[in-house]
Amino acid sequence: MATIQDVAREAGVSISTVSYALSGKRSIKPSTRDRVLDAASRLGYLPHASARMLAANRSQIFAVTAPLHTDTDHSAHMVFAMEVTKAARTHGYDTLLLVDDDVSEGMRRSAASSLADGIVVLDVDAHDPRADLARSMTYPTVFIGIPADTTGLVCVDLDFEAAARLAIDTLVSAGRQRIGLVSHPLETMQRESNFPLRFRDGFAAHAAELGLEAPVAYPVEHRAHEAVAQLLAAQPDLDGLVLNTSVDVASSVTAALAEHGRSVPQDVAVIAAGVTFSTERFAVPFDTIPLDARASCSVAVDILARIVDDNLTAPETTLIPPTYITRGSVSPTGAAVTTGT
Amino acid sequence: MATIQDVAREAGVSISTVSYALSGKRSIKPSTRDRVLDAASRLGYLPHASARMLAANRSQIFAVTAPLHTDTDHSAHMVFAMEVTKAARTHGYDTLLLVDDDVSEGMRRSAASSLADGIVVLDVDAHDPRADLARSMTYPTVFIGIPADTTGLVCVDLDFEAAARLAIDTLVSAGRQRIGLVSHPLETMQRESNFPLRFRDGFAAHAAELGLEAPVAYPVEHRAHEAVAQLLAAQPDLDGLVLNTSVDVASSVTAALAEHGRSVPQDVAVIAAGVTFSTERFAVPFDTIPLDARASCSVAVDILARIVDDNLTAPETTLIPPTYITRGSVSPTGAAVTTGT
DNA sequence: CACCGTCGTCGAAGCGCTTCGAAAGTCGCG
DNA sequence: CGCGACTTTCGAAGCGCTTCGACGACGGTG
Repeated sequence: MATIQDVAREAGVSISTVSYALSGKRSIKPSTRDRVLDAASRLGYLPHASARMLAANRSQIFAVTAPLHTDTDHSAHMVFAMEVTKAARTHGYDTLLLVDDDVSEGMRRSAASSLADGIVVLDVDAHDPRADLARSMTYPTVFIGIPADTTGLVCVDLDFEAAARLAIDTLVSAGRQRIGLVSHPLETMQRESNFPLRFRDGFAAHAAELGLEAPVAYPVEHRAHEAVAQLLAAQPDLDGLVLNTSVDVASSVTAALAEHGRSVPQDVAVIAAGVTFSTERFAVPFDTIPLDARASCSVAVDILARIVDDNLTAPETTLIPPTYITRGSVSPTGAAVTTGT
Repeated sequence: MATIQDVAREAGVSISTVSYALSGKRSIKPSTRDRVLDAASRLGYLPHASARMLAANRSQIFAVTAPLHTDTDHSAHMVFAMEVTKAARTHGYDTLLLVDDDVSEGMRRSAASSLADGIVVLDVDAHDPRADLARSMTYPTVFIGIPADTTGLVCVDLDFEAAARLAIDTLVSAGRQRIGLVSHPLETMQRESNFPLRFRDGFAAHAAELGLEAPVAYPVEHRAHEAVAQLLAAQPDLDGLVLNTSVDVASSVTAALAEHGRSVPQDVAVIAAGVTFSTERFAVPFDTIPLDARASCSVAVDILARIVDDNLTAPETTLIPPTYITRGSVSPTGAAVTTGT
């Protein structure tokens, strides 16, 4: 591999001139700069990563901690990891993947050894141990997801409360007042994975505000059948259904409703809210308030890059406003996208 | 952060003694070593990653290239990336995630800048551009998956041909001679994603060897219905079914068969082969010849670590023998695991 | 004409570690 | 008692880069 030495020799200048010509941190006569650039590309020069890291005290690497719980949706997980990686690249950073039991130890290790310049935390639980860890480390860290105690942390996430409100308001505007929620399995709720809780609580709160009785069902083993039956038992005239649940459950909701003689959207209007999957290929494509991985990740990484590069401090919590995608499961119209608050 | 200097001072020895005490590359008097180890842990010392990289000319990082195609199974993808990461950790390596358009450029970049010590290539197509790239780079690289031309490459994968044979032989032993295959969508086959092709070809070849007529169906839009109908049209007495397909299709095969009045395993015995998902939660759990991500990744990473650490050369292709898991969809018995060839 | 500010470039220090060669100390044997 | 062989530790070079301070050349000003 060519070193900066080789480039300097080839261009007939000193090492420092090459460095400045390439980094642009001092002005270099245009003609010299061109000679250097030429030489560099002729030699296929790329700075040695570790040498640069050592001298600049920057690794240009972000660590991503992504634990795998048994009830983790791997597919959503991957999308988030990918989106973080892509966003990081636009800022000149690569991403290191930290998994599993490696997660807390990995966070500590990559910080203590200056392996990473910052950390992105995915799949955050309400009482995530990584929250305390981040507080104690004072290392640039951004959470995608919101733990119970956000003191001293920087968090980014979809505004699930607003998403729940938007879902309810949309149904109400469509004349649906008897609304139910299919949530996540109790297993997930008990782990206090943060967003299912926030969505459900936001849902319950807004329903109460509007004076609506709004039952909630927690599916078992990813089956929609019993969940739908429960809701119908609690609310026999059910005419609006909000889904904040797994793809398995959502995809069989239409069938489950059909078993009870209800069709979508005529009898029951359905909105999938705060979900990562697409409903496009469903038998009846559902209106969606997506949990947009790209948006969250790009905002989170922007913030992290700003903290590291410009060492600014960031606001504690950034909520991303929900977006509404119409696919005809509330009122049968063409697809459209609008933004809520 | 504490440096090796601090540890040396604290332990009252020289820097090099600390280095040797920690690395074990030269013998150090036990009492001194203990003093050093004490000092290090007292100071919470962890070597500065970039300094170590620069001096040792090793980054202890593997790059993982994982492109996302539109028909990519994100879930399987994630599992592979995670398993590579876990396996890498057991060898003291971290993993850098390379995605998307970044993939070829990322491979080149992480090699040319010595960012990574080696590269793991995931989701390999038959005519994957990364194969040529790897050949031209002469950088330690292992493919998980097998491209059409493996000359000069190191590849690891499940032995799909053997898996297909094992599936057929198992069905035949169970007295099923009228066998069909549900494969992947034509979209995937046309991209020449390597393993669906290898499985199908292995299936067809072994069926021909046994003198069996064995139709193949390619599902559309992840629906089992038409695929099953096609097979029944081609083979009205279908009594054995091999699934090398997506989880969406596989999970609705039982229902699709039921529509034609066939039950599993009484009328049709079913084996899911070369798949990453678990069939445990299916209505009828299928016998499985799994594409074991952990096995492939761990073998691949072992090889890569051996190439990098001990600079050995590796055999071109390592095929992982298939494993058979009984769940009662061929003959109704308890679960069991056996190994084929 | 002496002086000063600017521009463009260079030399050298230093980032924190690994590793080579050698020094100092210890022991046993002739 | 002296010498070689071994053990244990140290010093210093060097990995490839960034960055600070400084120097020479140049042109404008008093």
